[in-house]
Amino acid sequence: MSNAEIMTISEMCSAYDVTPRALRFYEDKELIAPERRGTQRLYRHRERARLQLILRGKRFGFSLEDIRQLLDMYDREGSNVAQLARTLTLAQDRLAQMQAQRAELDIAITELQTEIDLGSARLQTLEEK
Amino acid sequence: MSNAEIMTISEMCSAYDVTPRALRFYEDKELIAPERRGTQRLYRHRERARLQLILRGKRFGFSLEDIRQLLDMYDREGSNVAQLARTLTLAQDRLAQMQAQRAELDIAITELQTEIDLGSARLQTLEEK
DNA sequence: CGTCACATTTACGTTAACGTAAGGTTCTAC
DNA sequence: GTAGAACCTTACGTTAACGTAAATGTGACG
Repeated sequence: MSNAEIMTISEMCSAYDVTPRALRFYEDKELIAPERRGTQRLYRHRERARLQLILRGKRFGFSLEDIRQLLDMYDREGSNVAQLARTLTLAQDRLAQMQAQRAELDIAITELQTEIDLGSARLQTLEEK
Repeated sequence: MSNAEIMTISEMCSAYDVTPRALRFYEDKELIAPERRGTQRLYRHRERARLQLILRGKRFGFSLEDIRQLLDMYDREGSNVAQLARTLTLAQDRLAQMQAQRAELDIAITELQTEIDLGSARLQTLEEK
């Protein structure tokens, strides 16, 4: 089952609709770090949560490098003060970006909706020859 | 001035913060089609509007190919009925995507905000050694 | 007339994010 | 014990979206 505590790579793939290559690639880029049972990768809750953030970030047009830095926010290992402070300002920048993106998205949505309305009206008149 | 009816490539570049290479690239991919005065490119309102849509689309993570298809919506040349109908369903798909993206973006924003709050609280306690 | 800024085309180079193929291990099933 | 499924590593290939370099053209200016 996909809600098992510990998942294999193929279970991950079907659960999140990604390829094994992608998962290994993310690992290589240090966005995730699954445990090993021998040579086999094992994914627990932490890695799954991270993967979701990765996939979401991608949908918003963030690069993997952007995402990698953000991911540290979601780990409690605040390490030292300086590190935490840096991560915080970085996260605030991202937040501002996302808020701006949201505002723009709203505009784009209403614009596109308008165009669609115009288009379908035009289609109407064209169809009644 | 940047609000002149007709703009050169370098005016476009500083106005929209893109490189000439990018503009020529978009033209090559048929996302824009500036007129020519001799060999020189001239950009009017239509191309500027298109460029804005291109840049916006990119910020939302759409590919240039995605954007190219969408752009046809914003041109009144509906050509024939079949073409217009196809473009319309395509636009509706995009609209659905963008609405979904907006919902997800809202969630991501509040989540990130929460993490930031937690992080800065933690930073507080760490700083008062 | 020369030269300078700005434009052009052509073409090879680069980066991110994987895809894909080759060859090898490990576990279970018969 | 061997066949198959699922996993692994290594490494070269691919696509999108430009960057960058080279060679050339063109208009205005002193």
